[in-house]
Amino acid sequence: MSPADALLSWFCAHARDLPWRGAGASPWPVMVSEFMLQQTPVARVLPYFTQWMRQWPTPADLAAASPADVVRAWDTLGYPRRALWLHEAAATIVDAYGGEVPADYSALRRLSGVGDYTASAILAFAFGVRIPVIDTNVRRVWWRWELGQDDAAVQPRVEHAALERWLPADGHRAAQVSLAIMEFGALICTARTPLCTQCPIAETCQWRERGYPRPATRVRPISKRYEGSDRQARGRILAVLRRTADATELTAQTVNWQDPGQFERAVSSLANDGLITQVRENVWKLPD
DNA sequence: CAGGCGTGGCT
DNA sequence: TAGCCAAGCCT
Repeated sequence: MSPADALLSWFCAHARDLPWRGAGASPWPVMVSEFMLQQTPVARVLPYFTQWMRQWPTPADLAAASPADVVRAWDTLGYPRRALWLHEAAATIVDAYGGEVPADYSALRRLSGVGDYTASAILAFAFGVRIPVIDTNVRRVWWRWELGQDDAAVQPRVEHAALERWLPADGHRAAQVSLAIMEFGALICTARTPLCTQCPIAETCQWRERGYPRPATRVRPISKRYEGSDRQARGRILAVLRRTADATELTAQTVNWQDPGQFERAVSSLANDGLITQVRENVWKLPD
């Protein structure tokens, strides 16, 4: 049995029932879910997705909303620029594609917030196009199973070609295989503590064959501390504006931020991102 | 293209 | 507990 077939039958038995999948899945819900799922766990997305689709069932509905409403609805889902990107993408879909999510890679890539992964995911999951969908899960599964290592520097084209070989000829079945690999990576072949005793493709796994080697110690401990970071400052400022309906006085003092210089940088970057709009000196609001 | 971008759960 | 990790994207 090929790894794709094995993962597919595992998926049939263990797939989570998620609202953006299955018979009810149409392009717009798929697109909304993919935006929300960027760097964000499924469990955290679920309630936001449900509420969001209830509030804005179509691209036209979302396009008609104000950025302020959109940012408030995004709440603490994280990376709030995604909310603006989705809003802008909805407007483009209405203006340029008659309100329908385009089934075309180049058109999708031109939408704000849509990169290679998201474009591929929409094509595969919403339209049944046979195209590899390569996210962090798929990449990790492939690295381990075929290359026998937990980390690798592989050219995107090589990766793409290799994973295309996993896909059956039929586009809808190929999409199911991609979903299966992603689900498998999310639930079994996880980054930190993989559940190899439950693995349906262990027999042919090169990583297992080699004794589960871990990547060499990183050259740099790149991760920065969140506490006291610019990101935390941005988050603090936006949190204040989300819960105030009108224009609000924003100073380092009013948002309880220690470093005034850092506070100013955070305000400037938020404004630069279009997440906040200045009303007058020290007074800001979410954009109309 | 390396770095910046939220938030919260888990080990 | 402090760091790792989570369906990436943009500049």
